[in-house]
Amino acid sequence: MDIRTTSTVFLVDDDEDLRNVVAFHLKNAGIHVQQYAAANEFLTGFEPDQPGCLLLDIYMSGMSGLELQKKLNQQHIQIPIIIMTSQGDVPTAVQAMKAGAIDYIEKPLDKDILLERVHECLILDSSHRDKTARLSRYSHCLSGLTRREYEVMELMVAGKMNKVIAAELKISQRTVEDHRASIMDKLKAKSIADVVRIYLLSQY
Amino acid sequence: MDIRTTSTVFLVDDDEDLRNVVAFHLKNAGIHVQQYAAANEFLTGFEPDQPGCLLLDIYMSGMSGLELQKKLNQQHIQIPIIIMTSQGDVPTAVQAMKAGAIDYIEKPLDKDILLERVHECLILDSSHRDKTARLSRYSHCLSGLTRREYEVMELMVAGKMNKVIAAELKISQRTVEDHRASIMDKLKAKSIADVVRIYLLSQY
DNA sequence: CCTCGCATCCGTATTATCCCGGATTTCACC
DNA sequence: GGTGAAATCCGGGATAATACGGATGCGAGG
Repeated sequence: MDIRTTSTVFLVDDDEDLRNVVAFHLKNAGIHVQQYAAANEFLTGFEPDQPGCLLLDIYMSGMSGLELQKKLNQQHIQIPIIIMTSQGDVPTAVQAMKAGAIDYIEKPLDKDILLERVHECLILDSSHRDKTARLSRYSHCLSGLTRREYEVMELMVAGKMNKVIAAELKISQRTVEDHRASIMDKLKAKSIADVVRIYLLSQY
Repeated sequence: MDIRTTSTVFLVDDDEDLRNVVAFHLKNAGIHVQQYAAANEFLTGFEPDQPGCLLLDIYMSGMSGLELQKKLNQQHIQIPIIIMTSQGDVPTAVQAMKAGAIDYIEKPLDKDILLERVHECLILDSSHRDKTARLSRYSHCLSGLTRREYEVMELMVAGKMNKVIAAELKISQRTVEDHRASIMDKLKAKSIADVVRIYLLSQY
């Protein structure tokens, strides 16, 4: 699957001319582009499930690029960000990088460098999404467990024997075995090893 | 344990006056300091097991701060780095941050900010060392296993039963049980769950 | 009101694992 | 050429886990 057909570059800049130039180049390279004239516009219109990356001007009227970055961080939206800037000053650049920006490039933008960096970001986002998708599949299974089953699983993962679990939860060993069976069933696990793996991976 | 007594700030700058001023402030705050006039001097004299952080001037005669950073990355030395600079230019700052610098501060240095950032870095290094120490304790145990035991462990962790493992390795089930026992012994694991956990954590 | 899912319990039978103690081959190191 | 560790094998008995089949109380929702 070509990453260009599944991903979108979100271009946020209040300079319409620059947006058009950048969008032109990206589209020429076969990359989908969505434009926003302001940070706010992006925040409300953006769909976090859409893979892609963010090309963000740092100096904008209204919300600045740094503020937008901060809001995205607060909402745990992990889209890769490339900051664009005209008037480069070091503290701002450092702040943006510390806030997790992948790159920080100065205008005037070099078309080839931009394309290269965008491509890197799209790949990064894609592999990041793969990882989180795997994790969320596990946690989805885990959330299908009842409270009791979850308790039993925690003790199982801690390596305790059924009889010990029974004693600790003050239920019969036979009941523990029942829970264990339905845990394995729901998690589609074929062994205790699988359960431990799923449990550990879901805890990052 | 006070982090200031166990950690050292490595101060690398070819400006002796600045070194003295910075070292004075750090020592006043109770922090150990080791000075180096050049990147090379640091590279040869530095002991990676010593906890601490690196205060690094970026423009130096001989090896530059960026080059030193690169060498440390190549050697997988993960000490936190604060870059200091007089003539700030954005691309260099961005490059340093992308290479993993924790911070990038411009001269003239503000004493209080410097102390705060240094403190953050020392804490970061300390917690990082804790994590890697835990990991290496596990992988140390793992490296104590014989080839055969390691093979058996991999199959155990994959959730296979002893009889299946025996069939796959073409050895008797009883032998698998022996190996299993010595694996548990060497890893100080009390259950299969423990083994899986150690195995997974050692694989990051 | 009745159903359905959850949590609880039970016996029995089979299978797997763990622990006891002992034994052989091979290979490397002294 | 002996010593020792690794890898292999064995039997038997205790303990634990799994599977089959069935049962009760309880609370939420149609």
